Amino acid sequence: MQQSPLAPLTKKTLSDIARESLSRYIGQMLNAGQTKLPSEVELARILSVSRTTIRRALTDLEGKGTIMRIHGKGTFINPNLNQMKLDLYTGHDYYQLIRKSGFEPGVKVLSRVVQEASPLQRSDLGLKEDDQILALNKVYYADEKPCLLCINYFPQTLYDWDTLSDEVLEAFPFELIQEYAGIRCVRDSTEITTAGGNEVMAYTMGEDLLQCDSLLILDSIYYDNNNTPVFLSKTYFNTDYIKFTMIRAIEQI
Amino acid sequence: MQQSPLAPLTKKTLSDIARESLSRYIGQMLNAGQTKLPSEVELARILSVSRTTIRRALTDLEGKGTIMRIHGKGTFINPNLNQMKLDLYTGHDYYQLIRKSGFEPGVKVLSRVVQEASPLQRSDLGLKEDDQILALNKVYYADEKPCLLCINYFPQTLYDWDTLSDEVLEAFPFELIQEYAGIRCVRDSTEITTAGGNEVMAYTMGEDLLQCDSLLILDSIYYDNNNTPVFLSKTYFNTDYIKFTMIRAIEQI
DNA sequence: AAGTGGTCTAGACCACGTC
DNA sequence: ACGTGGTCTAGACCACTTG
Repeated sequence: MQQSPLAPLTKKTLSDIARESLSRYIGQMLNAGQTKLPSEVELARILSVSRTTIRRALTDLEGKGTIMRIHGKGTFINPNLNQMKLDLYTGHDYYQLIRKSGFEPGVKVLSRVVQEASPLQRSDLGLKEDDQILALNKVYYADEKPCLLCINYFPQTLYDWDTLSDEVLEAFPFELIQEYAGIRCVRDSTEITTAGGNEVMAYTMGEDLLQCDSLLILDSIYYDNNNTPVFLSKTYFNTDYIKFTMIRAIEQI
Repeated sequence: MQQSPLAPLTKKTLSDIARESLSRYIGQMLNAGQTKLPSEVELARILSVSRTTIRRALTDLEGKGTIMRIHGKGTFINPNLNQMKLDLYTGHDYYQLIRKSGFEPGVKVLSRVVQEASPLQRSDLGLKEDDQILALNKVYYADEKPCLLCINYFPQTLYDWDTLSDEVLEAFPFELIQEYAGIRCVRDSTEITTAGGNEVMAYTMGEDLLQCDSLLILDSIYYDNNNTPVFLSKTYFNTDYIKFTMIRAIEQI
């Protein structure tokens, strides 16, 4: 069932390459104390691509909060860039999240339990009654202090999870799913709620791992490219360590 | 100082119109039990626009979670559309937010206080020492139960706020700022954190208005089109009433 | 092979800001 | 008047899915 461990099939578009090139350029500009980027036509000429491609790259960077475009004036580096640490939209990779927040990341598998799927989980995953799921509890550390708790719910039928060691299960769930079940997840649907700090104790054998009075919760359903639900995840963030930031355009009426 | 109350300057692009038309069409499809949209070239032909314009409209709808596109197969209505109530990216209008959550919205001004700006507020707003701000506390109701608390911080110099009644101040801060200060805000920078339920009591005269053990906090800085900070807002959400949802694409490595 | 969405191009025109 | 970003077009080719 295992796929080839080779080649995660990197396939970059021209605008991806342009975006990365622009990112590097912006880093140099910051060091040089500059704030205004060349015009779009100028960038297109320099990089030898069409203006459309440049605009796509710039739109991506704008969405990430790296730059700001002002109609009639130009494109500028976001002056608050240093404060813009994490955006929700690329918040899947907890290791990067913790590192970008300025801490040294770590992870440990707390427990793995095969259990009956709840009615809501059955509905989310399209399971039948009596179907079982593997609940995988992981805690992530920032500078060796627990900062987030993540629970993944995999359908038991996806793979024979017992054969995998804790070390393997510490990887990202996407990678596990792709590597061992041969399924590639391409999107998720995530709900944002909160909870009191004591809610996670049930998952940590009564131990108050995340010592804070409130938690940010992201509840996600992950889908493959056929829009079939693959697995669930529920993550509790201590927002003392992990602060998400975003740039929002205000819709004019 | 007051601007003309006429004409909020609606200016729709072709893709905006196409998006709205598609939205209505999708509503009809849902009633008819259909899930697959016509192809992009077909839609472009029907609406007499270029495929680029259609794709822009579809990309907007995809970002809002209305539709899902599958390469090689087609464009489909998101089967979970009914559950996708609120997205963070259009979360400025609390009245709509509450209504979309299935409640009847209401609002009340709790208090308005002129006070010294804190060092952080001065930094965010580019104020000088000793500059004062107006702190405007508002509570929003869902079916007459308090569900969110919003505090706006306006620089005192923007307008003579004392001349405005509580009823006027119940409007959206953008509208206030545009109407009375003649400034149009075009974007914000927002940080997401959480707090225990008792944190808001300081703003509500000791009364526990939002009765819950944890709160979602959005801290925003609003900017005009010159990227100048205009005002701040801090909003506490009771996530029992207001649940945000989002669709995220997973970056392939 | 046919149909679908994804990317890219070259060029046009518009709207906004500055001089 | 000029430079900038914003929108739109028509057409080409590519990548994925299905028959």
